[in-house]
Amino acid sequence: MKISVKSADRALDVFEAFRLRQRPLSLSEIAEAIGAPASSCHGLIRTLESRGYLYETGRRMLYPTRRLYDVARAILTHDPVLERVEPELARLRDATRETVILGKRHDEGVVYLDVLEGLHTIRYSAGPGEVKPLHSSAIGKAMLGALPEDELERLLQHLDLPRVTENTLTTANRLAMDIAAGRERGYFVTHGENVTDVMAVAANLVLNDEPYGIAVAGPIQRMEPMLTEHCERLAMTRTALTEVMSK
Amino acid sequence: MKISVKSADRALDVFEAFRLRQRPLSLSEIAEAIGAPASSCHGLIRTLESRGYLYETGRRMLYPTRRLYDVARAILTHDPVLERVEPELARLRDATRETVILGKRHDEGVVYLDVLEGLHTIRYSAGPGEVKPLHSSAIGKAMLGALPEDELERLLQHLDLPRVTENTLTTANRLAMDIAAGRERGYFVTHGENVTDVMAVAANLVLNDEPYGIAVAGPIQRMEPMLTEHCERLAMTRTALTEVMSK
DNA sequence: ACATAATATTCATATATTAGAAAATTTTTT
DNA sequence: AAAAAATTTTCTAATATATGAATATTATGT
Repeated sequence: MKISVKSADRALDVFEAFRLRQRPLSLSEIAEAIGAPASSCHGLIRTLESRGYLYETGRRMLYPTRRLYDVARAILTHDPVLERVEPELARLRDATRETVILGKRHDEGVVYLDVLEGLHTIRYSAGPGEVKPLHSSAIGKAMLGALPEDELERLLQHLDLPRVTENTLTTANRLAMDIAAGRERGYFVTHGENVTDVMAVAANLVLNDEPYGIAVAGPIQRMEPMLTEHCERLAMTRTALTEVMSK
Repeated sequence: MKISVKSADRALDVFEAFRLRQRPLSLSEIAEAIGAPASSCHGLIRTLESRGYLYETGRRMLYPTRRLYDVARAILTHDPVLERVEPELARLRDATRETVILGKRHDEGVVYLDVLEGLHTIRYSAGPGEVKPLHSSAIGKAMLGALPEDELERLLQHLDLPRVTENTLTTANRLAMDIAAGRERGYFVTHGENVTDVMAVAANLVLNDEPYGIAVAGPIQRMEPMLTEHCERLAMTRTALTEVMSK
C-alpha cells in the first residue's frame, strides 16, 4: 500500500526541512535533508523558486518566501470547523492547563487537526497533521467508541495493534473491553499506551455531522489526580461545542 | 525552457485553490480547480491526506489541516531577512500610507518577498511570491540599476521587453536611459508601465551582501504629487535598514 | 594565482507517475 | 424503489520524472 506521489511528498519535505533547520539552505543541504539525490532536488527547487515559494538569500542559499505563509493563513482563517471550535478548545486548555487536541479519524489512524499546548513547562507536545494510532491514543479510542458495534467489531478483526509502549493494549479483546468501558463512562483514556508517561482523556463529538474527538493530555503524575475534574471540563466543552456548531 | 516538476506544482496548486475558494472542496472540484484529471488528482490528494495536510470535513469534502500553517509560520519567523526588515517597512508604509514592497531579482524577473498593503481603500495590491517583469516594475528597474555597467548592457541585449501597458518602455535604449536617470537621482520609477494607473518608486539596497529593492506603490494621481516626500521616506528607510542589518 | 575540493547543473536512461477508459460507488431524480 | 446521474476509484498504456554519471561551475586552501 504505497499511496504517495513522490514529488508532492518531496515538495512538502522541503518546507518541513526549512521548519526544522530554521535557516537558509543550499541545494545540497536540502537534498540531504529530504533524502533525495541533488540532481532530483535540483528540478524540484527550481520549480518552487520559479513559483515564488523560495528565494535566494545569498550565494546559493535558499529560503522560503512569505508566500506559503500567506496561502496557509488565508486557508486557516476560513476553516469551517476550526474557527468556531478553537475558542472553546482554548477555554478547555486554560481550565485544565494541559494540552488540548482536536482530532479526527483517517483510515486506521487519528489526525490531529488542532493542538493547543498546555501551560506547564513540562507538557504534552505535538503538532497539527500528526497521525497517531487508533488503538493506543485517547482520541483513537474515542473514535472507535463512536462506531456502531458491528463496524467496530469488523475493524478490530483486521486492525493491527502494534505495541507502542509497555502499556499498549495489543489484543483485540482487551481493546474491545477498554472501549466498552469508555462508552460506559463517557470518556476514553490512554494511560501511557502511546507515549510513556503521557495520560490523555478523550471524548467524541459530532460537528457538521462528522465525528471528531477532543482530548486533554499531559504527564501521568499530573493528570491522574485531576482526572475527574478534567473529564468534567471535557464534557462541558463537548456540550458547548455542540451548542456552537448547531447555530 | 520548461522547468517544473508537475506534481510539486500541483501540490501547491491544491493549496492555492483552497485559498481562493475558501471552503471545503470535493475531489472533482479540486481536480477542476487545478486543471488536472480526477484520476491524477486522486493520487495527489491521498498523498496530502496521508501526510496530514488535508482532512475530510464531511462526506467527501476536503480541507487543509492547520499543519501547513504551522510549518509556514515557523519558517516565516526565522526568515533571516524579513524579521529584521519588516518593522522598518511597516514604518515606511505608515508614513506614506501606500503599499510597500520588498523584492529581489530572480532570473529575468522580480520576486516580491514581502508586501505591506497601503492604508487606503484604493491601493496597490499584491502578494508575496508574485513575479513582476524587470523592465516595467520599479523594483525591477532598481535591480537593473544596481548591476555593474557591463553586466547591465549584456542583460539588456537579450532581455525581452514585452509591452505590458501603454507606457511600457519597450526598447533597450529607452530603458537604459531611464535606468541611467534613476541612478542619477537615486530612485527608480514606474509610471503606469506595468499596471495602468499605478506609479511606484523604488530604491535598491544591500542586505547580507545581497541586492534587494524596496518600493512604494499606489495610484498615479495620489503618488504623483507626493513623489518627493515618498522618495525621501524611501531613502530614510534604506538608511535605517542598512543600519539594522549591519548590527 | 594555482590547484584542489565542494557544489551545482546537464544528460541519457531506468523508473515511477499521469491520464484516459472503465468499474464501482454514492447521490439525486423520477 | 428503481433508474439515472454524478462522483470516486481502479487499471494500464503512454508519458514524464528521477537518478547516477559526467560536466561545469564556484569556493577553498596553498
